[in-house]
Amino acid sequence: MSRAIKPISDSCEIEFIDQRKVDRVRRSMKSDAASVALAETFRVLGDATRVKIAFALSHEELCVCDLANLLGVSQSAVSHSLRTLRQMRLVRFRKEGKIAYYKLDDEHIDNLLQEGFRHIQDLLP
Amino acid sequence: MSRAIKPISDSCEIEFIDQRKVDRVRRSMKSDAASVALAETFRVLGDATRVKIAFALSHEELCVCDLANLLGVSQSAVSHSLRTLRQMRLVRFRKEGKIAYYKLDDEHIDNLLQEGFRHIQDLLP
DNA sequence: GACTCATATGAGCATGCATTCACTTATTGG
DNA sequence: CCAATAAGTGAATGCATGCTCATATGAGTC
Repeated sequence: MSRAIKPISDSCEIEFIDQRKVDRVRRSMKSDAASVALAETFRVLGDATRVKIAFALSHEELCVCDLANLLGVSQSAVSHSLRTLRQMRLVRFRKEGKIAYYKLDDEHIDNLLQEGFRHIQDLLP
Repeated sequence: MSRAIKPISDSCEIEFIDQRKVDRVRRSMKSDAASVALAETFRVLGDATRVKIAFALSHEELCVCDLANLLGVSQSAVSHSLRTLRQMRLVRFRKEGKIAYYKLDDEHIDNLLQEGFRHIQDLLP
């Protein structure tokens, strides 16, 4: 047995398949921070409840209570979700008395949702 | 002590704040299945490694080994990530001998990344 | 066939996360 | 002031998930 040693470097073996291509792509990559931030933005939208909230808010400014009723989830769950969306700057809100009205923060989010649904529709014909 | 009972209905109390508005939004909501599918798509992109992979593939068709070297992660991690991306139909691949060349599945994904980065750039000036 | 290389995969682990529950805060009407 | 109501929050919990390690598969080479 004792199947050879397999020195194992970091990732693959030692060499790139196509070093030039890799270098070219590397130069056009975004910064690590930007990629991490983008991933976080997507992660925040990577939950059905939050996508629904975002999509609803792309149509109308809504308060927490109405969102909860619209989506059929608890007010607390909506509030937690809104906080997550808020922290990543996907939504904004204003307060009118006790009521907090939320809406999308900028049009990029709306575009993301639209483009996303377009992709989905290509998959589910 | 014994702070009243608080009967607690489902979400908020009993009433909507603005029933008409809620109904209007409800009619323009996407199906539950579509929202769930969209959330899964976003979730798949909600990881820095996978965003980087997707972004790299939006520039060039690349093999697993080159991706691993480009991103500085293990081949196994890349392969696992690619499977996730593949399962959600975000990437496609062709095999040439032992080498698997991956690229984005459709242009919607590219648009999502671009629009996403545009949003990020508005946040980090 | 035996070996190497590129990739895929499964188990295991450690972390992360969405929801619920119980509670607090803030605002308004009586 | 006080009771009611809209929203926010922290802890607990149960489930998902990203990576590593080890191994498997499959193609090309000798």
